[in-house]
Amino acid sequence: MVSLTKKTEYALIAMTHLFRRQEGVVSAREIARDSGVALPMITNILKRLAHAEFIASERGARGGYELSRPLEEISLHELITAIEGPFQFVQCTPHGHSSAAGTCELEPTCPIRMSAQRIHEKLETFFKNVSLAEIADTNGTCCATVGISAAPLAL
Amino acid sequence: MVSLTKKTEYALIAMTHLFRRQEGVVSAREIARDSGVALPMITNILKRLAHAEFIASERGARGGYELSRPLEEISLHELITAIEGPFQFVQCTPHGHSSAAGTCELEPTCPIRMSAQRIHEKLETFFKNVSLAEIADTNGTCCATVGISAAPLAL
DNA sequence: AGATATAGCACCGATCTAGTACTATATTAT
DNA sequence: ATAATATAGTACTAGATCGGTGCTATATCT
Repeated sequence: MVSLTKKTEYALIAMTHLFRRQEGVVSAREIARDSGVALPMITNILKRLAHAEFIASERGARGGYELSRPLEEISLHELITAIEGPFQFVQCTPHGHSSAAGTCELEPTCPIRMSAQRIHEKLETFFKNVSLAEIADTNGTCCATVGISAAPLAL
Repeated sequence: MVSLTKKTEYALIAMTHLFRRQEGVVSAREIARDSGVALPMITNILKRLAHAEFIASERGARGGYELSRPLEEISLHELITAIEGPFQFVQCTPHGHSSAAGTCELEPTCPIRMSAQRIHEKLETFFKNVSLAEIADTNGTCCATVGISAAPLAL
């Protein structure tokens, strides 16, 4: 299936929650209660987000999490990569390297390699241009000005 | 992971193969031999493509497959849907319905619903605007003129 | 009749996803 | 001190999905 995993969706929800109440730290318990996501689940996600240094943690009673970087600076691409691993829309293009040798066993006879590569890059660019701030902002126009570039690129 | 499945990649390879040799029908055996994809696998994919009526089949000796529609008229979105099922980038937006009630248990409190919806639509539009002809054409500039619309849409 | 080729299932192992649990550690409040 | 709270790290499980294969039936050509 072509979709974000639920973990990424939960991560976006958590980041959005932290974004909207920026006074002090927020506990996993509160995020779970307010968002409806199960506590063990959101806890797991928050640990990953902290590990990736998107958020900072304070341990102990009255502890919790807060954003450690402005959401404007974090792209959806970064978040997906942190939660789900390398962005790899076509499997013959590992780790987003544009012109790497690749590990696909069908190379170099693969008839769609070039096209697949191009689509991969377009999508990657798109996700890099969507910031979490756009997603978190209720009144914003998420990715309104972000597009998969319409400029022709020579194959 | 955010990726096409291998089955979709194989489907693209098969469609491309049929596109490039348009004289008569081509057997699964030949496609398997030329593409390097295992015969049982490509056979399975071809059956799905035939079932979706992207290709027409001729049974019996000297049988095979041929395109039943011009590739220009088939979008990547159609192919993905036929092979992988409904395009569903965010799971709270089932079956691509823009304003449906949805089945997500987090609604209506989900803080990222609107943004997720918008990203979903942008991607869906993108995939609908990429034709298989662009992908199959060796010298073409796949999705060169296709973009995720940059026009602001009011939330 | 035999060879070839698709149609339609049904199946299997490996991997991934979603979700949970447990122990250790750090901080606050009493 | 000690209890309560909260994160860190890790490991685990059930179920779904993915990649791939196999089998029987049917259709067509030689």
